[in-house]
Amino acid sequence: MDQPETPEDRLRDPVASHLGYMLRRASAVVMARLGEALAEIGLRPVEGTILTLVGANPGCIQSDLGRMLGIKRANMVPLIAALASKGLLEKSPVDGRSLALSLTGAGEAARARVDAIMAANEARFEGLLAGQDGAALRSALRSALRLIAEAGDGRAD
Amino acid sequence: MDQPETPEDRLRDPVASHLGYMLRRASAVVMARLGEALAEIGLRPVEGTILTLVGANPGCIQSDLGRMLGIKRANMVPLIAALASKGLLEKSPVDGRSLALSLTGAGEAARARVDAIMAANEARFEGLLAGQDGAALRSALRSALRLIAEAGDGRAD
DNA sequence: CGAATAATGCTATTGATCATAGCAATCAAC
DNA sequence: GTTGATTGCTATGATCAATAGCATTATTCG
Repeated sequence: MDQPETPEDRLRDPVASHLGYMLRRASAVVMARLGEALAEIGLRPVEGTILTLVGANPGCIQSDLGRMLGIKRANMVPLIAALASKGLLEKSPVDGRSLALSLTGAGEAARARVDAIMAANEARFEGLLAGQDGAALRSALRSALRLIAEAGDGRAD
Repeated sequence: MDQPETPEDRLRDPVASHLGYMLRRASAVVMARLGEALAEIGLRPVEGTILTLVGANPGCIQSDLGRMLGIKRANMVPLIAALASKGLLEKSPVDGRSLALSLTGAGEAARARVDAIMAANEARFEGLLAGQDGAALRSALRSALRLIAEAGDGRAD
């Protein structure tokens, strides 16, 4: 073969087996691929997630979305504004302060494409793994996140 | 109990079971905890990783480190400079252009503390999981990253 | 009812992270 | 020796998340 010999071959990497490091790298790769795919319809991963979330919870308010996604109120503003200015989201006042979010027709169409792209991305990476590893990864991550949540990552706004 | 009812109880989250999303969240939590712990000795996660890496590969050059960590050459400069100005790293020219990196005495002491902190962080999260889940998560992540690497995330500088 | 408290959306600002472009010096190869 | 690649570096811009603070409105409670 005579490959070009990357530094990874030559150097020792003691952190390569660390959980945090592996999570970070894997997350980066998967999110990068998702970003590329979503860029073709002019959306970023966060925006795709918001569309999906609003579609599943019509009438929700952006503070709730922020709490679910771990995004601060202040940072939700431009996100929602961008989606609204694209004609994908609608805000209708429910309170004097809260705005109920819902998808427009175009937003619903976009959400459908987002779901397809996300499903394809999932399938792509789950296909890379042996069926057993994919299931193991998914279930281990699920219980990890559940336990972490219970152990209180309680960060308020 | 009568808990405060978070949005997570009230709203549906269709992306919660997505691999990319779970990876991202888990990574964020683990890295945040690591960041808090390392902040107590005045280091950030990247800096701790670099110390560990240089300790395991004395004489390596920063371009190699950058390639291993997925950090661009231009962004390695201030990282290495900061560690050097703290007296933790030493640069000695090996080439006319390359600088061999090694730990100073203080750097070696810092590396030991970093290793202890990282190990404690690992243990903390692996302890949260049932022994089986922890091992499953680790091995699934390992093979996932290996396969992803083979499938070519080949990004040059 | 009226006052204190909390929640919501928003602005403005900062800092951290990352990417791009380009440059001078040096090494390696032909 | 000339060409091409590598290394460290500067400068700059884009993106993203965190903080502080504000005006408006809900809610709670005396």
